[in-house]
Amino acid sequence: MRRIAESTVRRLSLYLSFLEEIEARGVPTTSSEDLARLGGTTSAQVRKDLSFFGSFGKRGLGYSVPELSARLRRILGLGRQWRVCIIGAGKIGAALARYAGFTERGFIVSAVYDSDPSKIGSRWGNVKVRDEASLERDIEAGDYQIAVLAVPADSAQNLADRVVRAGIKGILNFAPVQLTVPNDVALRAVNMAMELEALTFAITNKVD
Amino acid sequence: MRRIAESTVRRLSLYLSFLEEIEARGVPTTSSEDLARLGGTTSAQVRKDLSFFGSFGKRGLGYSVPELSARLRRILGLGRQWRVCIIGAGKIGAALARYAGFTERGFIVSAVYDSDPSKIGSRWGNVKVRDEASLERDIEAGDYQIAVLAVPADSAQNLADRVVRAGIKGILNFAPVQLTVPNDVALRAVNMAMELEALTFAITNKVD
DNA sequence: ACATGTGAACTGCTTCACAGCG
DNA sequence: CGCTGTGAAGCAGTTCACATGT
Repeated sequence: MRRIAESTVRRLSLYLSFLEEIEARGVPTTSSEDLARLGGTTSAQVRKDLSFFGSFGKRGLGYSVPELSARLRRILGLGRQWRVCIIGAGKIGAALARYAGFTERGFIVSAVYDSDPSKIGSRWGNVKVRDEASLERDIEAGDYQIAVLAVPADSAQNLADRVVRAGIKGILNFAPVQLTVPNDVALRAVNMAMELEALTFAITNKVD
Repeated sequence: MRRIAESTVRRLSLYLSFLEEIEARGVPTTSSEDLARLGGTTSAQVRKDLSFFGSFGKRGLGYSVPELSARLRRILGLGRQWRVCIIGAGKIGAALARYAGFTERGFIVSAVYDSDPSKIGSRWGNVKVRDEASLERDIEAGDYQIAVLAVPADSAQNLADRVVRAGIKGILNFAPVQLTVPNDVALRAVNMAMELEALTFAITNKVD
């Protein structure tokens, strides 16, 4: 497949969330204009984004909401269940383990890994805290395709290396460091410091 | 000031984190080449990014680490203290309230707001849980410049409207909805669903 | 008539390549 | 000589505008 821009993928996610919202309200069809308004973009942008993957609309009519949302789910890889583990049973790991958003989107979080013996073995709702030492074994057994890294900055690269070697397919990194992974492993990062600094930059250099 | 690309600001944050790291190790100078290697970009990109704000290096020598990091801190608006409140004392709000990363970067989190009477009045470390009803009063009194929204999707826009009316300067949104704010208010969003879907898209449409 | 799908034009970010200066 | 700083070139993402199909 032709290379798709990061920004396009993010907008597809957005469109999907709007579609799910209006689908729940029973609205049968929508248009590129509607989606653009909800997503703060233009109708041409919406049509261009979709056009990379096929033509899903009817000229003169718009898009079938259930059909388009199904297509987007498939495009985004949401047609299947994804098993996720969280690494690091600290504050962020704990919040993520209990975050309902994962399940709602079909992501199954069944375990958190930590090396602290006082945490190992406990249960947080449906999620159990397991020994970090068994991480490789569990990934190799196919228990997870995605790892969420919620560990301190100085151990993040080491853990990333370990899960990559064990065959993980994607990593979502919450540690405030730039990770290096082979480019057949998908990597995304959520960096609080970066977001806050983007805010303070914008506030400080107000243009409007 | 000329408009600066989002991507440039994010890279400046990255450069700063590298500079702080090597500054702590006592390295006196660095080069665009060094910063590029650490940040996964090119030396030309680094120089171009910096050039929007002045010329901080010495030809033939590179950059003074303490000087460049000080300049970047100033550019990013980190030369002052920022007061931050967290809105929503749920799982995410709790994790954020305890997150050390804020303080390390000079962000002062002194309160979490919630409307649940059973939570109001309690203390989490240095952070107290306050009544959401007093949010406007406190913002108007100048207690916070930045609000972090950690509330359910369906109340996020309403709370954003309230803090904007009270005069907040920036919002970091963790709720999975697209917020609308006047464009003199800085807005950033962290959307877990979007990050996960970017991962599953990449895994599903593996190109390499 | 109406909204999609898409080449073409445009805008803006990135990369190149070299002049400038320590 | 080495590395920065920067116009110019190249490339990627967005917007335009209209032909196309219902």
